[in-house]
Amino acid sequence: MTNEDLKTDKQKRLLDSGFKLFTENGIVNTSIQNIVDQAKMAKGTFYLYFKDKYELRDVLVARKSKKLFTDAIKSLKKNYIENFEDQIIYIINYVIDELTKNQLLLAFISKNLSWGVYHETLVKIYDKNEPDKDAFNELREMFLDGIKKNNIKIKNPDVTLFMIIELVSATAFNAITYKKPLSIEEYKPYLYSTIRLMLRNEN
Amino acid sequence: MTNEDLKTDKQKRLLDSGFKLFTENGIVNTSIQNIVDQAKMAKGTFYLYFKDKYELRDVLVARKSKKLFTDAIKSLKKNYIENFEDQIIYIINYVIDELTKNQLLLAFISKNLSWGVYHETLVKIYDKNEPDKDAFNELREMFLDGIKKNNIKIKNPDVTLFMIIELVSATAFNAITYKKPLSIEEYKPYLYSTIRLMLRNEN
Amino acid sequence: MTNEDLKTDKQKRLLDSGFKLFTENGIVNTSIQNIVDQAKMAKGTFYLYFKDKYELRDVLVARKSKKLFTDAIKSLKKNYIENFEDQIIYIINYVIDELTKNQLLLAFISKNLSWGVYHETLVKIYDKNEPDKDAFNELREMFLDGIKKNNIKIKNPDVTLFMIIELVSATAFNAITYKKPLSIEEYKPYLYSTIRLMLRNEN
Amino acid sequence: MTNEDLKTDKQKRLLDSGFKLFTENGIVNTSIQNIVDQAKMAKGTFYLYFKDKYELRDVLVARKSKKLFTDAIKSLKKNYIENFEDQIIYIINYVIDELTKNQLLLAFISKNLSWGVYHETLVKIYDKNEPDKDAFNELREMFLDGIKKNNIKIKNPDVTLFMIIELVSATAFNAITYKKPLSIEEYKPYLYSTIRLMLRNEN
DNA sequence: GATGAATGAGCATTCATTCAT
DNA sequence: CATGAATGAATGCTCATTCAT
Repeated sequence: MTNEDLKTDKQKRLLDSGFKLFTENGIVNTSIQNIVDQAKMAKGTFYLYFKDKYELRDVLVARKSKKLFTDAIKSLKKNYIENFEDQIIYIINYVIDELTKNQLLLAFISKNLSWGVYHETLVKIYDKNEPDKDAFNELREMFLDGIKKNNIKIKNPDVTLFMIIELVSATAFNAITYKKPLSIEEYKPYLYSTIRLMLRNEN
Repeated sequence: MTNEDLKTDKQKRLLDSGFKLFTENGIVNTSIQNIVDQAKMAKGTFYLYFKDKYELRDVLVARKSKKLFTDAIKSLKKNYIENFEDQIIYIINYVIDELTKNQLLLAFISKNLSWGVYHETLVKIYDKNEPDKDAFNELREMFLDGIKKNNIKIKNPDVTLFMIIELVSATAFNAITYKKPLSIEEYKPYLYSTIRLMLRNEN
Repeated sequence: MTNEDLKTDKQKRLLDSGFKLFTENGIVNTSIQNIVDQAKMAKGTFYLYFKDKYELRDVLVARKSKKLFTDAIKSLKKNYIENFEDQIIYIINYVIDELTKNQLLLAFISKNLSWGVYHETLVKIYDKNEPDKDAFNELREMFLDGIKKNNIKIKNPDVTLFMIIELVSATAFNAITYKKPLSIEEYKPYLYSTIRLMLRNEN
Repeated sequence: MTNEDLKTDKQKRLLDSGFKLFTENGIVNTSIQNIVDQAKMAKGTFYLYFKDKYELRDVLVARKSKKLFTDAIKSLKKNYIENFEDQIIYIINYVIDELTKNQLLLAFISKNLSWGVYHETLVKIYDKNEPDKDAFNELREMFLDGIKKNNIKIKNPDVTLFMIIELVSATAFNAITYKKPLSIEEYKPYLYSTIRLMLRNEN
């Protein structure tokens, strides 16, 4: 086993332990000691890989959400959906379904992504000077591409994408987690109908 | 001064001190000691009025957001706006402007309301079994009333209101705080256009 | 027992424990935990009285050295020594004898007073704008007074006092602790002879 | 390059790095990691050359102070000063000037030499059973030689030298660093006058 | 009710040292 | 010789909570 493998192994174990504990008990209630105990290594080792537990969280959020979008796009490509609106709905539906299946992941991402890292990350999407930095970028490329190819008239596609993402994030969390105002399955038709509307709004 | 007054006075001082310190330094960085120092009373006294600082926060969030909506509706009533859509936009615009003026309040409410108390609170709006409990209820009454009186065809008004509120909360925070994807003033036309669309969507 | 007494009691116990542990094991090897264990109280209590162990040390150095000089002057006054030079020698001899008897105190004061607090303290002696601040001041008053009354011609008495104090501190520590170059008793004649010389040097 | 050279090279780099970091940040605030980073080598390598950072410090203090005295004596020899007292003053003045120019060195030597290694080192000067061990010895030889050749009547030259060295160390540090009671230049006349007095004191 | 001294569990972080490679 | 990943003991400090007055 090479040094490089060892390093990756430890880091991976820390990420896994962190994710398990963060989702189960929350970040505030998870100590470095908990994490290294779970990962079966010494406390000091943690600091060889992460500055503190918040850096671990940030890496985790970035990886988990990147995977979510990557998987969604991968799945889309397998399904040869022609219509642009349908493609967008497909992606959103895929992500919603994944998060419904894994509600600990949903809680983790929602809590930490949205009001912490998320805005820093998301903000970069709209910042044209920092392209290709994260998971959302591929989505954005796809979105802009689709609009162009389909000759869709939207004044500011970035703003539309922004509104769609935020609307989905905020409302899906409520619907999945609290089934309020409706269960996610009941809510989907309203959401998708609204999104189609937004995609047709030339502003 | 009666004992009752004293109790109210102390409680008020704790709320004021808590709000000042929470907005300035964040909740995590505010200790009970900080709060009672600011409120000029003894540490033990805190526990006569609140279980812990999170209970203080919850009361604060409820009061501050209630005030925001109450003020908005009060202001609306002074302005005799006839059109229903315009009324909704007026309220949203009022709240956005208030939060733009007071960004510490915005950060406080966003951070604590949305992903903590907020969902518990908001959820109650859509829970018809718990009416008249909070600030959002008056808004909801007004909303449902307007739809009825104006003979607007919306399949599930609660869902529409839910989507509007969530969309505004999530996107306005970004726009005000980070000016991403646009500054709040640049963003407003897109937002209001989308809301009008949603109000016309019969689903 | 009043609150004031209680407070003094805890503080006193911390001072006593700190002195015992500092002299026995050194400051670096003494932890807050050690101190509170010795003082039989909780760790947090330490922080009610001192910022950290260095503040405890500073208070200790100030108190111990103040006591040394105060005792010396008190003893001098009981002995009605007429001659000024003899008075100075008496004081120095008193302090040297005390430190010889209590070498832990000597080590503690030498190590911490000289290269830490000491210079801040000592420096104030020579700073006429900050009088009456510490233990050395009474000595200085006495010294200046004696020079005046005895019509001794010294160009800058503060400089002379400074040199005497530093010479005594530095050399007595060596002589007492290491008996190098001579034991303190063998060394005393040389030291006192030199001091008498300095007191007669008009510069 | 032989292995021996390599060893010397690494050791030299460690000494240089240690000196830089000790003087800039203090010993307590300098970690082994800092030292090897600065020296551009691996952590484990440190332990091939030094037991710990205190051994590194001791070597450093010995080398730096040896150099100071060696340079002073070398400079003296170039200047053909006849008079013995003048020679002594010349040396002291040389050292004071060097330390005034390089106050980081002064602080480092004062802090570590005087109240740690120094006394162990200095003590050896007066210990006739351990001659030729360090930098002070050449000085001592010169001192004893001068006294003999000039037929100076001093009862115990080692004691006189001891007092002079200690007086200079202690007071010059204060004068240079804090300008108390006087700046070093103002203080010099008093100091040198006193030293001349001591050299004439037959005891 | 009001006080604030006392508590002590709890945690992040550092760092000297080891040792397999 | 040289490396540097891994270790885990050690410790300063915070702070919510209690309770005797």
